[in-house]
Amino acid sequence: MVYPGQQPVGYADMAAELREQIRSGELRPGQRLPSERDLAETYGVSRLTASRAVAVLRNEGLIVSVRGYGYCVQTPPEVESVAAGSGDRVSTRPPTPEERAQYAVAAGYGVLVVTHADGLQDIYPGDRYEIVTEADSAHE
Amino acid sequence: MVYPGQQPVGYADMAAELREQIRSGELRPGQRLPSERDLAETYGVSRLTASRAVAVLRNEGLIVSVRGYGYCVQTPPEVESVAAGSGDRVSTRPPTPEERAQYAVAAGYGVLVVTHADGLQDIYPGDRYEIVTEADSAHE
DNA sequence: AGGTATTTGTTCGTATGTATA
DNA sequence: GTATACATACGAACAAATACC
Repeated sequence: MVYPGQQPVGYADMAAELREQIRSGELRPGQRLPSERDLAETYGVSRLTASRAVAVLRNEGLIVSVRGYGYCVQTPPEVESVAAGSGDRVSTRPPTPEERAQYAVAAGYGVLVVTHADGLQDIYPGDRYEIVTEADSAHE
Repeated sequence: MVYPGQQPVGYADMAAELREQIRSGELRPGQRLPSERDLAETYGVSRLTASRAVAVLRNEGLIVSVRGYGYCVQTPPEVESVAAGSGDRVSTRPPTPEERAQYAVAAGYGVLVVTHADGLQDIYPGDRYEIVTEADSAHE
């Protein structure tokens, strides 16, 4: 039973509030977040719960964490464009751990998979690339 | 082979082993996983650690969880194709919680964003859609 | 160079709630 | 109604990385 008027604050609620603060610009890119310990005290929860809340935002790619330092709001990277020819198919999927390490895909982001007519595939990190459809298929 | 008790097994190691079992086909789509309690006992860790391990795979979209039932390997859905015209740009990003609920995007997957020349954007769930580049831009 | 404090990362044990079988 | 199983949460402890002095 949930008591109306008083709010059971869970990690999901904490994540939602912090997410809104980032979306609204109250927390700006590069800005540091309070420590897990401070967040826990502010929201009246345990540190583990606060840790789970920020872990959600990290998995969404909104913030980054550095052990021994803390959390800060992710700064959106520059986007590179890659041309795709007529008939190419573009899809996305979560990266394998190997791909995440190889392409340094940001947390929460998938990879862009471009499948050509011959079946060959090109993989691009989804956080830094976009696919532009071109009339002529010029990919070497 | 599992070697319980030999070396410290963390949730990441557990997730890696289960991931490999899914990738190799040892665990097939639709197949049920052992319960968290059984996994914890098998690997010699606490239930919370086993829970975190399967949570990783769930976030990657490899398995799904049903409260009161358990975990089973995700069956890949049918993929629909959407045409994109010349000059359209295709990118991906993690879904907002609203988009995840609205489009029912599978865990771990992002959304496909098709930006047209006029700046308007179309959003597609990345787990069930692919973008096919066409010579003519015919989107209603 | 070294030492201490801070902060995140991980794990354990335990408890309660909720949904399914 | 009972048993099973996932979801959330707390406290405690230690490790690892960073920052500061």
